[in-house]
Amino acid sequence: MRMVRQKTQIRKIENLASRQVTFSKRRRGLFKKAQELSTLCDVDMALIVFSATGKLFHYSPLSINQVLERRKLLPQNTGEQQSSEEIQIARRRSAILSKELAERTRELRQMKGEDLEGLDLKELNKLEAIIESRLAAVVKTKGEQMLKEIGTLKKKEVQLQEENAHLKQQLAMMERSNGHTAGIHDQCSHHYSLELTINSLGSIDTPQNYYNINTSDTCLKLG
Amino acid sequence: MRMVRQKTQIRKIENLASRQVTFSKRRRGLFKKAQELSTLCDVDMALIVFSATGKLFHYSPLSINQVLERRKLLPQNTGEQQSSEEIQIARRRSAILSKELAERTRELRQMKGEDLEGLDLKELNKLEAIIESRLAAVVKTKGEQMLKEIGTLKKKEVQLQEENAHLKQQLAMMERSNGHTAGIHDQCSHHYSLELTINSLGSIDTPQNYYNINTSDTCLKLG
DNA sequence: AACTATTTATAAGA
DNA sequence: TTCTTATAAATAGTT
Repeated sequence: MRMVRQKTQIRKIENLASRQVTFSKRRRGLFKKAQELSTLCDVDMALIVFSATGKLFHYSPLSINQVLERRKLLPQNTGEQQSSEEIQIARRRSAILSKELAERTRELRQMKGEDLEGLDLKELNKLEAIIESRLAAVVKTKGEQMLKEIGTLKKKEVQLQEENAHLKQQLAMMERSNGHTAGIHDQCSHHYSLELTINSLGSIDTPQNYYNINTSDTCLKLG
Repeated sequence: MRMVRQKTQIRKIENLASRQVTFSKRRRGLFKKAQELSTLCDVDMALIVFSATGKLFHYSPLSINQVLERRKLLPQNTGEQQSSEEIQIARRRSAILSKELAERTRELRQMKGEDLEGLDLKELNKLEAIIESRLAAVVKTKGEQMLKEIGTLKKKEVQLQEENAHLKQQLAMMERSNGHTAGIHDQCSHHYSLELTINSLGSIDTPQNYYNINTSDTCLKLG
């Protein structure tokens, strides 16, 4: 009683009994509508419905009327023969049409070789996604490794810088202490102006910089 | 406004305009109902409607051939009824085949002509190629830049290490000479103006790292 | 084509 | 199944 009828979802009714009931009801409604349309608008149509059990339901005012009309016009004595002939003609026509249809269908399949790729496209998309993710992972890993290496190198630079600073300090101290003992043996007197400018990732060292370093290095050589 | 709608009489609508309007409305309704029945009850069917102007409307969840095939398999009636039935079936089959043929022909035209899907696919392929090449270029360029950076840093490292080695050598020499000659022989007098400016590679160096480097500098201490 | 007053179809319950 | 009934859906007449 209190059943608030649901707004029907148009999808397969899973419950067999309900489906059968609905089929029965709606089938009748459909045929009624078909008949009404045929009558009201004076149009021909054909409606064929197969039940799940294989039972056939059909409505077709066109052929019946036509047949009846033709039968009236046909000679009575050759009725059976005429019918057979008509059947033969119709079948022949059907055969021709079927042949044409098969040809068109084959052509279409050939044409849609790309469309079959449409199905493959889904596979390709999946594949593409996988490859892309792998590529991304590779690129990311590669980048990370390179960044790591750059970081290590930078640390080494800092370390070497510190070492150099310490060494410089030591040399300065020794030079100072030696200054007291009269620089008799001045085998080497160097004035270094080592300027190292190491720029970050953003600005890459120019060849000039590299050359300067080499030049400085040469000057450092004691001999 | 006040239209009290009449209970429709199911007979041919004489007024052409009204009949056409009703045909349009009811045809849509009928096809909707047919589709709903097919979906809800999981049944196969075929619905064909011929308009007065000869236009053909068709709905069939199964392929036409399947429906017809089923129809063929149905037990035949006997005698006169059989003939009529057969003619009816053959004609309907012809009509359906004609419809299918028309559809296939139209499809073929689309496929051969400027079918949107075909063009879209090509366009997409072009676009994909462009994007891919751009991505590849970006990745390649990025990698090249990083490799270049790494190369530069390695060179700098070598330079610094060499520098370091030279400094160590000098210190060792000075220490030796100081030990032997009691600081009299000052073979080398160095004035270093070592200015190292290391701009961080992206501020990777942590204070900890920097401190550790300073600490590990102990091994350099001469005394 | 869009809008309603109605009719019609039908889901659920009996 | 069939009937009943509440409600959803279709649609005739009109704009």
